[in-house]
Amino acid sequence: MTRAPTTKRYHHGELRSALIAAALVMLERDGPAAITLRGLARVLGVSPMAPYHHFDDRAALLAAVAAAGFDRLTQRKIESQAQESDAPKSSLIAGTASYVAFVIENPNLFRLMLSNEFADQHRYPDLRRAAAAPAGLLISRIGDLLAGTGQTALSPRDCAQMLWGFAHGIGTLALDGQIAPADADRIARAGARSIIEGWL
Amino acid sequence: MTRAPTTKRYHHGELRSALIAAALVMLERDGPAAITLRGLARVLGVSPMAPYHHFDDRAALLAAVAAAGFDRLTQRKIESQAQESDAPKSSLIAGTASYVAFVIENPNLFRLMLSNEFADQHRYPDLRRAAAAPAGLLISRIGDLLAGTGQTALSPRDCAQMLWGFAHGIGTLALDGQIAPADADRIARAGARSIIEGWL
DNA sequence: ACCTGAACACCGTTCAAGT
DNA sequence: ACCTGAACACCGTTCAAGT
Repeated sequence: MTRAPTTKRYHHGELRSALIAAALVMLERDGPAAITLRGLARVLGVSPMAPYHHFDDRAALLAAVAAAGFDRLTQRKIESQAQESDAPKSSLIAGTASYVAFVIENPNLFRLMLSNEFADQHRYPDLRRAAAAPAGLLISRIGDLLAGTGQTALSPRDCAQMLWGFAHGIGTLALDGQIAPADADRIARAGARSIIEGWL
Repeated sequence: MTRAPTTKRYHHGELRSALIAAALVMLERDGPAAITLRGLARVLGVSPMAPYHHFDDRAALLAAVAAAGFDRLTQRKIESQAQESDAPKSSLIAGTASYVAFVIENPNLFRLMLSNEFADQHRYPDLRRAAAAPAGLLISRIGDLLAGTGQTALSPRDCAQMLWGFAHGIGTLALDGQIAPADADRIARAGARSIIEGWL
């Protein structure tokens, strides 16, 4: 059941990152409720109270895990944008589908990311920053697309929220089994196309 | 802190509904983690173990609360559809905005409804049914709209998932503070319009 | 600086028992 | 049928202490 305690020692903040890494594994395997400060300490072979030297409380650890999830998403978006030199429109459609795929591949992580009862504005600035990064990439991409068109009713930011929100929702419905995973990609692309064409 | 125990007695399933009602209050006030079988028993003035006679475990209670949330949403949709005799298109746009408003008004309830690590397909059929009801209403509404058009690429079900997913996502982003509540309504309407026009 | 150990109040869950 | 009470293993959190 519980893994044999490691004999490894942790120094200089290594324990902090080890806690986050172990929590990510636990999260995807057993759900958010399985993330436990004592349980993590057990798995890593340190005393039950050791995690408290790196996180104020359980909520702070969860916030860090969620931030790691947003970082992962940002990384993925950066990579895919680099290798695409498509037209902006089809690039945005592909990005929507890619976001939905991320959600389906990381269900529990995604749920933690968006269940941020933890991110109550003031308390976790790192999480806020990490969560805003993907939106920033999207906004600049959309700015490119809209530059040159006469569009003024909607700002790039409005458009980004519209498209991001759509991807968010399709992913969530797919997680809940309301949309079959096989249909999610098709619906995501068709919807993204309609939304984008509505801007122009 | 803890409310004074009630002297009331519960019979014939009254305790079951009292537990759900109390959980809904707790949920919106203090978040999902505050929903506790022992805590509910305390508030209702029964023994700590009494809830176990009505729910197999904590997850079953949460599933019932989530189902109550979907029922509330269905009720709201039925009422608003009854008083609207608008054109189907503007009715669908209004419905999207109304869904987003529901999310913003019931943040914790909504999060519980969609965080259904509890609804693992087989275990909570009542929750599944309740969750499917709003979609059913939407699908028939869209069927009316599409009847008569030559549209065949997307089924009413596909269209419903597209629009529902969009509302879902905009609501979620508004909860997370990524969209200002004041902007959510405008973005929801503009996006819904684009999506619907994409079908036609 | 980083980790340990004891202690406290709380929870979910099981079981045997009451009416 | 419905509720109670004792018991167990677990958690989050605080505090004093070690190196």
